[in-house]
Amino acid sequence: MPELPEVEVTRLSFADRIAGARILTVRMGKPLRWALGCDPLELTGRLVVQVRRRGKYLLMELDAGLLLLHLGMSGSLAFAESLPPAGVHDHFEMETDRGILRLHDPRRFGAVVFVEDESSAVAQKLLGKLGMEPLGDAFDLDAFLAGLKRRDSPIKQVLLSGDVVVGVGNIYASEVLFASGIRPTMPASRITRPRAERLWCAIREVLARAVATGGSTLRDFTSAEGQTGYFQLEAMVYGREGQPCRICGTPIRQLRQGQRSTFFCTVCQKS
DNA sequence: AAAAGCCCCTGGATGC
DNA sequence: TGCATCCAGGGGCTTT
Repeated sequence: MPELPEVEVTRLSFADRIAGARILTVRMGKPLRWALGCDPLELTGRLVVQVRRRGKYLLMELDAGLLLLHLGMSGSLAFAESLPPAGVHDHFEMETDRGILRLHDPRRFGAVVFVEDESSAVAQKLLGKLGMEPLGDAFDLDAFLAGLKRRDSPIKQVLLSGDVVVGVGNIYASEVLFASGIRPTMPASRITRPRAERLWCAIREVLARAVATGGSTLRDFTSAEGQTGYFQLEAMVYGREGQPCRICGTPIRQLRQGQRSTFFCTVCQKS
């Protein structure tokens, strides 16, 4: 479900409220992608210092240790003083003196993993090879160009892989390629500098705008305050196969790349 | 080193 | 109504 904007919207919706909270109890439901990595009882009494984000991971910094949270395809977080009784798809729940944090994740591709610190082997396995953050100053244009130059696979899949730039998932990959007029099948190494620069801008702008409008809600995304997003109302190509391009009217085409759907306009995205 | 496939899992939509 | 099939916002792991 969630790409970078949804993860960031989630973070913004509860980070300030949970900072300073003391953990009272932790309950695990059915297994997530990985085991927690510690006895839930060991977390009792620890303090939440802050919640950061790296790619699509949330990093909940404790006074001792770090919880890595990932929402997978179908995960969402809720944080409130009280919540309805936990359902069958609520697989992680952390009660604090400021409220209850709950992960709802039907498909269980998500994860909650405890590590001692960010440099631990487990943390490095998950975070170590992530690409540049697209928002803020860390997203260097020359480094982005260099990253594309050394990859021969289609640009759509390079964006999705997350090792050049993080956070661009399946919806936004199609959207940013449309915004910059690039064919999704174009080998990354063959993208000209001016087009790559347009792509770099589009990634920043589209993701920032999606964060500002509360993320996408294709199916069931809500922030930890329960708000749905509005971005899907303005998708230019994603999920619009056969419908007219909003710019030129040509029917939007769909194809499969690496078992994922891609949407594009044959006229607006010629190279 | 890079690229391509395979999975993990559940639920909703569609078709017969 | 029931059942089979396909698809879904991710990404680590194994194999080429």
